[in-house]
Amino acid sequence: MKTETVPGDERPTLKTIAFLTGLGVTTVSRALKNGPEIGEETKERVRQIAKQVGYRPNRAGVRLRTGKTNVISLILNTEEGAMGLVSEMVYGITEALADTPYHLVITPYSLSDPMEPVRYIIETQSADGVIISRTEPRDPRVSYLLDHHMPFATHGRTDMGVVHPWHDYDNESYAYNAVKLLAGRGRKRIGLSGPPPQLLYARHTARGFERAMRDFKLDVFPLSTLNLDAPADEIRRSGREIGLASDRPDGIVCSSAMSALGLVGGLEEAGLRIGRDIDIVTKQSSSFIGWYKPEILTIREDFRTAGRDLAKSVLAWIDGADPATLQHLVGPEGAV
Amino acid sequence: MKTETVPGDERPTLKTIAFLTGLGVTTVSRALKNGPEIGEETKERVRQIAKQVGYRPNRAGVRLRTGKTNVISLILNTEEGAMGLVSEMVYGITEALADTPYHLVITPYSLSDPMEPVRYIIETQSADGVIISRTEPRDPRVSYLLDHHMPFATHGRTDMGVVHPWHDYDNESYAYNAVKLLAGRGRKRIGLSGPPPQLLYARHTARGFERAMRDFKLDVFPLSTLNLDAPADEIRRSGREIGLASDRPDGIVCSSAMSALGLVGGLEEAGLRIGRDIDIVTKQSSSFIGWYKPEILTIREDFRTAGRDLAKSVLAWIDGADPATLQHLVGPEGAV
DNA sequence: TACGCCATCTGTAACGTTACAGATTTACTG
DNA sequence: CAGTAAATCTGTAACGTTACAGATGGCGTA
Repeated sequence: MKTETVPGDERPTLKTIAFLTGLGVTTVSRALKNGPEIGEETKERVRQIAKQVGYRPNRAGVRLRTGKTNVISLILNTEEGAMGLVSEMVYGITEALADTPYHLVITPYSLSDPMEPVRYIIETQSADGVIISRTEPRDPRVSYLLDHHMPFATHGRTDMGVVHPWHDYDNESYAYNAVKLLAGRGRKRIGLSGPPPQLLYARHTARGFERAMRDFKLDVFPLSTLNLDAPADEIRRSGREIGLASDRPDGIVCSSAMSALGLVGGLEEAGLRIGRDIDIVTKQSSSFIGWYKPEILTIREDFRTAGRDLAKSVLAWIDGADPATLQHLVGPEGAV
Repeated sequence: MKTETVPGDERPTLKTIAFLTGLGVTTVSRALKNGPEIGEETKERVRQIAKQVGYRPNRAGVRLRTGKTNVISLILNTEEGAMGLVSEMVYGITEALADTPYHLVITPYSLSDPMEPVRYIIETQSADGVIISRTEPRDPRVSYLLDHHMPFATHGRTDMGVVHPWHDYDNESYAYNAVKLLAGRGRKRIGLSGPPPQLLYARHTARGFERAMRDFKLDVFPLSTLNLDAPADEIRRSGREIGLASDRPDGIVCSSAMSALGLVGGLEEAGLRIGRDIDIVTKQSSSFIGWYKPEILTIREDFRTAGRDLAKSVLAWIDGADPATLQHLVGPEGAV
């Protein structure tokens, strides 16, 4: 015996509510999205019943009919060993999506074909918005997404004369503050271990560093070949050499916790004591550096906020906001 | 002018292929899933055209019709500061899903309501399979998913007399090998800084530790109050105290890189030199410990493999495999 | 009274897919 | 040569939703 017209304990649909209220399916649909042509009284009744039966719109139905996926794609390179950075960003994104109908889908790619995921997303129309994590100064993914009118936001700025939402850590301000911190502790001779020079924020970092060095009238210890993408043992070796040099610095500004750890290892090997003979400042996203060596000075970089911010920007763009208004430069909130 | 029957440059559907081949839509559908009632020649022709026009099945269509979502949900607690662990697992999962139609969706939850995501997934039928990351010995999510016949896999075993796929690091073997490593370096008096005692793998770790201590006839240095969930500064302070104790150990086995770093910080503060006065062994998932202090001994724990493994198990269960065969205990592959 | 207009509601069709129940052709059996 | 089975193909309907083009009724106006 099949009860044809009386819905049982299956997942409720618009039909279920239509049946229970005696209204048409269309009316229920319009009522739930608060359409103007439905009576206020009816709307209320529909909402009541909908809540009662625990109605949740069927994503596949909506997506098939409207093309809206309610998906935000985070594009990740799975080859980089990005440590806590990625999880913090993911957490931030999920926070921003929490009270929305959006789901977060992780879309991986390998360095051999960085365009693959964006192409896939455009071709299969599998997302309403995209977040790009390792943005290049001239990023072909950015042009591609722009060409195909897909809302997105990038972590890090681009340098291609094109407008789009982004979130960037204010590395100029970081470097300035880092130097200032060292100056405040009486340090005179400072080195900078920055990002690889081809990345855009290497320029920002250098600018902040140089400005502060002038402002505080300090000596630059040249350290140019050393960037945070160098192999671990090389960084460590550099640290050792620096520590043994006759004109060694008494302060170093690092652009990543990894390179700071490597340097510290080398410096200690050379017999220096951090905090006494030399001070190291670095960015800190998770809290592990503090766990290990409170002597290392840190300035906060918050990837969770970055994620939240990026997600919000994408949603805003989807909702029609002007992308030019969705660009955020977030500085260090202060030394920790 | 609308060209009604001649599909243009829109995304190709089954209809497009049907039009191009002169076949019926149904036939094309059956042909592409290699159904038995379609001629070999026809199948080949359909496949040709499908590839030519770049056909990709519409997920919403499939999902609406069949209920298959092609989604695997990873359930993550966004409150824990899980460092590299999470990203590595995510990467592993995406590797396993790479050549499948499955997408990875991140579903967050807060400690205030751990059941929320699984309830949501069941109620909205929004995934074909689930991966649970921080498994409790008696995990209500496990029972719930079992009750609702949702395939899943857990990272870490449960202790509730119930069969399901899981992946677990062999902490007993880890602890045994860690002690063995210390014994091989001539260490005599060893302490264990394990996981919080209520977690299941604390028991495994302790078992391996004790067995090895007996086998190699070593002295246990009691360190029981110290577990890896203790606050950072407490761990560090303990390290200092341990270093200053008259009966101090000459070896410590740690269950996490975090606690190892904290301990090392404290021990060095107390004037000890790692690798000379005392040896520390810890698990290592990412490579950052090696970057900082090669003196710390490490045994590998591979979260990427864990993720790959978990995803594969879920897919296998979805495809009808016996969950009892999808349980993997993965040991350390050797000291690094 | 007739007309039109507004407010409110309804049915049909379509998004792309697949299950199902045929339809057609071919080949083989008796 | 009829009859049937096998092989191959097809159309219809449905999944849950929403856009669109009506339908219905009440009410004010001419």
